[in-house]
Amino acid sequence: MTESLTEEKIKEAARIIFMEKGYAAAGMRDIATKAGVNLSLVNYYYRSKKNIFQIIMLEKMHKIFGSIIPYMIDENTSLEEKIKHISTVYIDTISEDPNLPLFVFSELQKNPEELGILFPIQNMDFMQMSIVKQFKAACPDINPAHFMLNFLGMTIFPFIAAHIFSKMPNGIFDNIQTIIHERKKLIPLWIKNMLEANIN
Amino acid sequence: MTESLTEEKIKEAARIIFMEKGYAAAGMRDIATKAGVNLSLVNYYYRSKKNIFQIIMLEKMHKIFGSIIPYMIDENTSLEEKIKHISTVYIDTISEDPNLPLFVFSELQKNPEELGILFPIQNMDFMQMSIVKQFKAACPDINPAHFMLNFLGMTIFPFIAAHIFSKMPNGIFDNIQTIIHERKKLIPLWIKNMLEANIN
DNA sequence: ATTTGTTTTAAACAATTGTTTAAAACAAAT
DNA sequence: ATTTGTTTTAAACAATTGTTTAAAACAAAT
Repeated sequence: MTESLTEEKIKEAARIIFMEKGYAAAGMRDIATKAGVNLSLVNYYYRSKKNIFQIIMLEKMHKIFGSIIPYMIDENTSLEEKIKHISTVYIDTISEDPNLPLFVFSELQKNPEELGILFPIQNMDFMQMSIVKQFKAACPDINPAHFMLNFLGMTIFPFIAAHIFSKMPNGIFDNIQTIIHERKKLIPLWIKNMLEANIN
Repeated sequence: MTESLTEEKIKEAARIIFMEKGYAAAGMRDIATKAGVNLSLVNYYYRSKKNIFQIIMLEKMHKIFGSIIPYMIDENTSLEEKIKHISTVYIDTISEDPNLPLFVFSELQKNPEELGILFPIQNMDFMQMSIVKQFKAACPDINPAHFMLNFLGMTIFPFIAAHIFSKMPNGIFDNIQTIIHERKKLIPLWIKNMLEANIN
């Protein structure tokens, strides 16, 4: 049972509008217009604004969380392999949807109860993940939270700040997409140095 | 000419409501109610929603950008001193207003033209800042953008992710405020290791 | 005590919001 | 050709939005 053309056109328009304006500023008429479709059809196929938003939001949360967790819990790769693999895959993934992190963090902060239930953040037990256990073995004296914050921060923060930084003049941040892609190779090196520094 | 009590009560309510809900979801009635004041007074003192928002937004942009720039352009401190000082001061500043980064980045992304003019991001010439020149001297082969992204990412990202991470079970991120404060000492160490690694 | 300018209030405003309704158009099956 | 179920449309809906109005309350000055 495949989705009708109209249904998918509406969903795609909703993706664009919600990502651009956020939940509150997005209008049902915006979505209908972008989809090239009568206003009523948005409610016909998706019942309510809340409902279609939750569908998009769940999709986006899967994209931002679901795409790294499999690698983080993999028991058959070394810590170094994980770091190399995740930073590469993650930067490539988010590059296709660069506003994803800011969108998800922002909406989740504005409505934690309702959206938190949609995606089981509560069940993401970092402590039991292979990557954290491996880090604890390598650096027993450092709280693994710091490692995760540094690793994710170095990977994700550039996307969050890109819009603003690229507006600066005379530019360090010209071609910020190129800069971000360079980081696929650099982040593993930096993390490695950090791990070694923590041992000493 | 001091602001009347009512005027300041409205402004403080607007700060809270806008930070909590963002521009689009915040209502004039929300602000009036939180201020304990008649609805019309919000327009009486601040003309329009757009106007009072821009006043708050300008204030917040000053807080997030203005509070570090003086240290970054200071010609009389070493790179190491700058890093130590900025990470400490910045983490302390943002800890008092932990949603500040997510709010500013998010609103700025939704309305770059109008809000970008308010605060002269266009005039923030990273390339001419003392901290960047010092980094270039220390690590000529690395694009200083990476240094800035790492430094700011390690400092700011934990605030952006705190809300979500603290919801996770069985906790790496329990007491995330404590973890963030530990970083005031750790970030300078990590950055130092990175700089040394880049030289080799 | 009256005048003056300022602040506060209650009510109404026009416009916009998400949603529903009922009819029309359409396609598929008999 | 007619019936059936589905999709699309135009119009209207009740509620909510930011804003304005005009009167009332207030405070300060003469």
